[in-house]
Amino acid sequence: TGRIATGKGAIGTVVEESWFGYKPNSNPAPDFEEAGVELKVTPYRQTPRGIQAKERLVCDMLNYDEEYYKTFETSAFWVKCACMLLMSYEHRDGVPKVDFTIDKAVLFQFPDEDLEVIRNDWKILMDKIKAGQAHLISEGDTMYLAACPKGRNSQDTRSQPFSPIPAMKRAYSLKSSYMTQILRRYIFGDEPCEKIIKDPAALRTTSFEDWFSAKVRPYVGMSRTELKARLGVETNAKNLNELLVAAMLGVKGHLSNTEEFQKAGIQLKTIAIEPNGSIKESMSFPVMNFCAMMNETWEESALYDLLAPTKFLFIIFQKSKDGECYFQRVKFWNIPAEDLEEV
DNA sequence: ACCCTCTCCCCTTGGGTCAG
DNA sequence: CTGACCCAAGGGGAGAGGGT
Repeated sequence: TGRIATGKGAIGTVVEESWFGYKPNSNPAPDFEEAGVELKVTPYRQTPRGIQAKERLVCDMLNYDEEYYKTFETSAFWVKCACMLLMSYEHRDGVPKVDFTIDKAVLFQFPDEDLEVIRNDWKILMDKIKAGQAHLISEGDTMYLAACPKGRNSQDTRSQPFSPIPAMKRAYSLKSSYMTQILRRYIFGDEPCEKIIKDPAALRTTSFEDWFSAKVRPYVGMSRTELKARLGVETNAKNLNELLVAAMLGVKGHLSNTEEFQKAGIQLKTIAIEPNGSIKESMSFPVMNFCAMMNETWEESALYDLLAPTKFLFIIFQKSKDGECYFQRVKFWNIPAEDLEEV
């Protein structure tokens, strides 16, 4: 494996050739210890919308008692997965596994802009452990790097350092939405999506969500008419509110199509509040719950039971009596994991 | 032409299973 | 124990179909 460390370009070819035509499952997994390369095999699907990762990529077990005092650089995740040899194959329904062949093998290292997000994700996980909330961790907490369940069942738990409550066994994993982006961009070389954050260094001192909020803050309280003039938006499309926020960030296309939203799988919802405080647009959830959420008391609301742990971005406009619409705020939100004992 | 509703299907989540 | 694979439930979006 000495050669692995040197000839970067050749590795893919060498490994690809030696692996091509073999069953993904039947070979012992080599660990290129000396070169610091982790071998990962990951399936994808061809869908009408392009290549899609079939599963999240599980990296390494998350030991709550051992990880929290480390730095990102010494964490089990980074030590093992800083550099991965990603081998992918197409999964086709109904085709026996034996017939799947590895069609791509790429030595993958995280791009800087992704790394800043992942670093933040890692910190979010560690902060939860330090707060004695390892049992409340959910995949919705983070953007790219998540802690996915990894046990026989939810009763398969392990200890955590700052709480006597046992927490579900979990492993570091890269979300499937993020894997899809990796496959499309770095493995198959599709055109990249538009990025919201052009300068990776911007996230060194702040989180994506805080950066986003700060970027949008100067426009709070402005009317749609004023925003359209100021931002050069000329449409009256139904999704005007979304387009306005996109313009605030300097995004030309749809917010939901940007790299960050795609990779993190963030759901975008615009909300228009009527002059009387009610919400007109029909949503998947009852209106009353939105009102509760607006008052910041949503933590006790019944929404807990209803929503999957997905991250949301709410774009909130307030209508006034004269028919004008004012930008009020944006809010990132996701459901923290339920404490099972409360159910 | 537009809207509403209903259904179907795809996708993600949160697991489970199994072999080495 | 770990890595790879499998699966059910449920939400949400797309599209069909009907009403105005």
